[in-house]
Amino acid sequence: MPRKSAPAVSSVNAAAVPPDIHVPADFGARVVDWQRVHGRHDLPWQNTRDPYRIWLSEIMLQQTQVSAVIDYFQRFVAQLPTVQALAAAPADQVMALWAGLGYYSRARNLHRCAMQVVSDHGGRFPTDPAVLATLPGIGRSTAAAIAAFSAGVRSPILDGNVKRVFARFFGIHGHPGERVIESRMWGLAEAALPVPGPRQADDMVAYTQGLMDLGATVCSRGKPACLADALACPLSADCVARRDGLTATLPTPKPRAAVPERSTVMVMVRHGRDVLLQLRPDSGVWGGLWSLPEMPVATVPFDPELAEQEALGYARAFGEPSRADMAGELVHVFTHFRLLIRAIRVDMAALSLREPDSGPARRWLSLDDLDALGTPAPVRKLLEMQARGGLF
DNA sequence: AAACCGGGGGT
DNA sequence: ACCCCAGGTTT
Repeated sequence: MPRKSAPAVSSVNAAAVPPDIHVPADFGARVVDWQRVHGRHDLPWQNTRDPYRIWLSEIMLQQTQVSAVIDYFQRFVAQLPTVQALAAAPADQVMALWAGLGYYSRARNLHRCAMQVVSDHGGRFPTDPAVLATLPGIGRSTAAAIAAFSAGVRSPILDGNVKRVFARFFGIHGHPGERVIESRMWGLAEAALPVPGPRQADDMVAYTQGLMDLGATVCSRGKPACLADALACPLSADCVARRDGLTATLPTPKPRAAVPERSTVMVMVRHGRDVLLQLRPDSGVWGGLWSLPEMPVATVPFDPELAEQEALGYARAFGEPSRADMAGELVHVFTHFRLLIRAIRVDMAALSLREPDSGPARRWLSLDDLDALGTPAPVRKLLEMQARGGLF
């Protein structure tokens, strides 16, 4: 008896399941069985094979939780019960029905999609996920959901809930938004589908809904139900995150955007115990505080010699400098960037009678009287170090 | 205030 | 083909 050949794996996006990841043969069956007992069965878009209602609910659910969608869904299908009615409706009516749901570009796509289904597909939704995904507002995951619910097509979904379930169950580290992680998950999603059987269509409905329900109600972001009761989840027995205590760390959160690093060169013009400060503009960082003068110096690559020369040049506006030396470096961390401060100390042999009267307000401050002025924390630190006479 | 989210759109 | 955004809500 010739065996049926294995179903062709779609070559596009076919990510092999890494050899170290094992997909239990009964993964799908466990989800299916769990859904039939513990999943949701009475949502207004369930218990139908009407692709119009299924599609509409999937689009609404892309952005809003079930509880908020229900009323909108009911109103929408009451007024526009078919894809033909929607396609023929004026945009104003569609937007009015959507008003309050947010993400209005999706409402516009919804309308366009309806018109396209009517004009290009004879008013009947395709059942092939690849074809569905060509329609406006329908991506790969939504296409699979529509195909599964409306026609029992065996095709994997991968929404945020499923990504969380997979990251935890298979112990996948790395942010799911990353290309490699996401494509690995699509591979797993394919591999984890229920094995084809006599009840494939029904199984796919239960499986697809089951993954959604599991992610939404049991394998939640904050407190997965398995922590209190392992039996709450049909996957808990061999869930990697549960086994290793990683439910709090998986899925890996989006990496904090690398804080940009800026650098600046500050000059400490010293005359005896006095140091020259200047007033910062009211707006911007450290607005209205007295700070050290900063020099517009090329800092990449940083050349200490050059910076010292420039510091000397700067100081000549105030008298006769005797020497300039690197005094140290200091990193100050803001919320939105790191500032590398390089400080150059310039000692004045003599001050000129008249200082420049243009530029920001300036004054001398004694290192023994640092409390007299408000200075930015890192500048204060630099000054305190000077006061103690030390380097850094 | 920061993460999250499926798809679209820009490069 | 890849990266990033828009536009909301949730934590």
